[in-house]
Amino acid sequence: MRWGVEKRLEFIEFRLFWENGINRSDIINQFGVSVPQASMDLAQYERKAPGNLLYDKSAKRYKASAKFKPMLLKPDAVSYLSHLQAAGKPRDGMAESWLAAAPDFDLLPMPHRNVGVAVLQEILVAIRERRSVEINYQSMNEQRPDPLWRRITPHAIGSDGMRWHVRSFCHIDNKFKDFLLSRCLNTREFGEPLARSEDDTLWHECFTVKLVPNPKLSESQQGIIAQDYGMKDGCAEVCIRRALLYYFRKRLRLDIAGKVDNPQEIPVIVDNKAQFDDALKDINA
Amino acid sequence: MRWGVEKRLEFIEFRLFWENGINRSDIINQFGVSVPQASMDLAQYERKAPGNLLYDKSAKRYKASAKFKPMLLKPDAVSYLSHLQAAGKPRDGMAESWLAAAPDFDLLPMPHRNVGVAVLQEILVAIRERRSVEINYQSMNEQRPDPLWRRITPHAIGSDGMRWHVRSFCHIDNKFKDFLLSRCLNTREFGEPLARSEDDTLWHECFTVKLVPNPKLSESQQGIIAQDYGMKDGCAEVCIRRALLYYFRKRLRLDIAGKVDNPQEIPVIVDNKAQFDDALKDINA
DNA sequence: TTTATGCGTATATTAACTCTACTCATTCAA
DNA sequence: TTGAATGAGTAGAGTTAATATACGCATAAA
Repeated sequence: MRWGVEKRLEFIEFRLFWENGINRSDIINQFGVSVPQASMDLAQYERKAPGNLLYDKSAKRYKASAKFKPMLLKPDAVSYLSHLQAAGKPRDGMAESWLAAAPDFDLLPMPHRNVGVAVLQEILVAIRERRSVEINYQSMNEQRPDPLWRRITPHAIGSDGMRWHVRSFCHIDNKFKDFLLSRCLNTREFGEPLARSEDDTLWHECFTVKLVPNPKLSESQQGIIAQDYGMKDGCAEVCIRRALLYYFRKRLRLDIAGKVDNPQEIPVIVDNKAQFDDALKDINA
Repeated sequence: MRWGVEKRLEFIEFRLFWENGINRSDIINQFGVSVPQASMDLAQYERKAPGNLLYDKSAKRYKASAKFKPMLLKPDAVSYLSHLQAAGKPRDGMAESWLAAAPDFDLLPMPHRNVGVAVLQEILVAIRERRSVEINYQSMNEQRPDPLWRRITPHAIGSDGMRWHVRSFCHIDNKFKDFLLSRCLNTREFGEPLARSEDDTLWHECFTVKLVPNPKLSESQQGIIAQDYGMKDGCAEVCIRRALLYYFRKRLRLDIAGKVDNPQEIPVIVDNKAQFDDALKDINA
C-alpha cells in the first residue's frame, strides 16, 4: 500500500478515536484528494478494520462504533497532549496537526529568548562531525560581562524542561560544561575537537535518586504521592544523568525542601540525601 | 501536486537543512517509493528550488549548497527541538520523526503517573459536547483520603509544564477548579452541565505579570537576564490566565524569592507584587 | 583492475487518482 | 409536505504518478 493511503487511513482512525467522528470532507481538506477518493478511503478503512466504522445518518458523520478497536495506531494520552501542545505553535511541515475538534487548552507561557536557527544548525553540524566550533557566548560569569568568542567541542544537547543546553567541552576552562543555546549569539570556524563524548563522564554516568513522599504530609497524602510517582514500597528510583542532577533538584524544588512551610509544595524529598549532595558537589568541582 | 509528493519534497528540504544531506535511499526508506521515483523527486526539488541542491560525488550524497535557501519550510529552532523531544517517545502515527542524524540528547526525566487514554478521551468528549461527567478522582484533600466519584463540568485543559489538568466546574464545591488528569482514575455517566466555559472568569481573564531582573544580581547580570526574557526597559510583561498564575509563580520560583541566598537561582522577580499577591488570593477565595 | 555503491534515465506497464455525472437518504426551512 | 441543501456512493473515461526492469556512468575502496 502506498504511503499516502496509509497516512489517510491512519488519519481516519485518529479522528474516530480522538474526535469522535470524521467526514469525507475532512480527508479532502487534509490531503487534497478528490471526493470519490475520500469515499474509497473510508471503504478501505472499513475493510481493514471491520466494524470500527459507523455512519450516523442523522449527524451525517462517520463515528467510531461501540466496539471500536484501533488497528493502525496505538492511541496514547501523552502523545495526544504533546500534539496539542505542538498545535499551538506554527508548524514547520514535519507534521500538520490532525486536530480539528481540539478542546480549549492552554500551556503556562514561559518567557525566554529564542534560539537562533543558524546557531543551532551549526552546533548540530559540529556535534555530528565531531568538531569544535567557536560560539559568541553571553556568560553570566562576572569576569566576562560581555559576549565572548570562545571555542567549544559540543557533543550532545539536553533540556532541563525550560531551556536547551549544549553539552560541550570548554576550551577556555578545560572541562565539560553546559551552554545555554539561547545565549549563543553566533557561531564561526569549525576546528579540531579537544575531547570526545565518551570523556564526559558526568553526561554518561547516571545517579539514582531515591524519592520518597514528604514525611510532613499526612499518611493518606503520602500514599497519593506514592501513586503519583509510581513508587514501590514508598520509594521511586529515578536514574538521572549526573550532568542534569542540578536541574532535577531545582525542577522538583528539592533544594528548598526545608524552606517552605506547606509540605504540599514539596511533595517528594530525596531519601539518599547524603549521596545526592555529594553527587551535586562533584558537578561543580 | 499530490500530497505525497509535497511531503517528500519537504522531507528533502528538511534533511538538507538539518542533517546536512540526503540520499535517494533516505526517501525510499521513509516513504516506500521506488528508486526511479526517488530520483525524480530529487530532480523535481531541484526544479522547485534551483541551486539548493548539490551532489557531492565524493561523499555520494546530496548536500545543501552554499546559497541554500529553504523554499518549502520555515526552519525553526524551537520546532526542531520539540521534534527531537517527540522522537524519544514511541510515535503514534501522527508524525514519524524525519530525524536520522539526530545528535545525542536527553531531557530531564520527570517521574509521574500516566494519564489513562480512555479517561482523557471521555473528558474530551464531555468538553466537546458541553456535558458533565463523573470522574473517580483521587484528591489530596484530607477529608477525602480515598478516590471519590464526583461530577464535574469540564471545559478546557491546561498544563503547568509538568502535568495536565482539566479545568472544570466542580459539582461538589460549586466552583471552578483544576483536576489533575493523572489523578482521574476513571469516568462514567455523562449528564447535564452545571456551568458554561464563559462563567469561568479565572480561566478567561488574564493578569499581566511584570517581571524585572533580580536586583540582587550585578548590573551586567541583570542586563543578561533582561535579554533572556526579552525585556524592554528592564521589564517583561507576561500575560497569564489567572487560573494559571499559581503555577507560574511556582515554575519561576517566585514564591521563594526571599528564601534563597544565591540570586542566580531566582533570576527574575515580580515588579507589581502587591497586585500579583492580590490576584493569587482571588484564586483560592 | 575489479568490485561495489549510488545516481540517472529509458522503456512499458500498472495502479492510483481525477473529473464528471447521476443517484440516494436525511434534515431543515418554506 | 414539498423543495432545497447536505453528505454519501458509484460508474465510466481519462490522466498521472508510480512501478518494475533494464542499462550506463562516475567514484571510492579492495
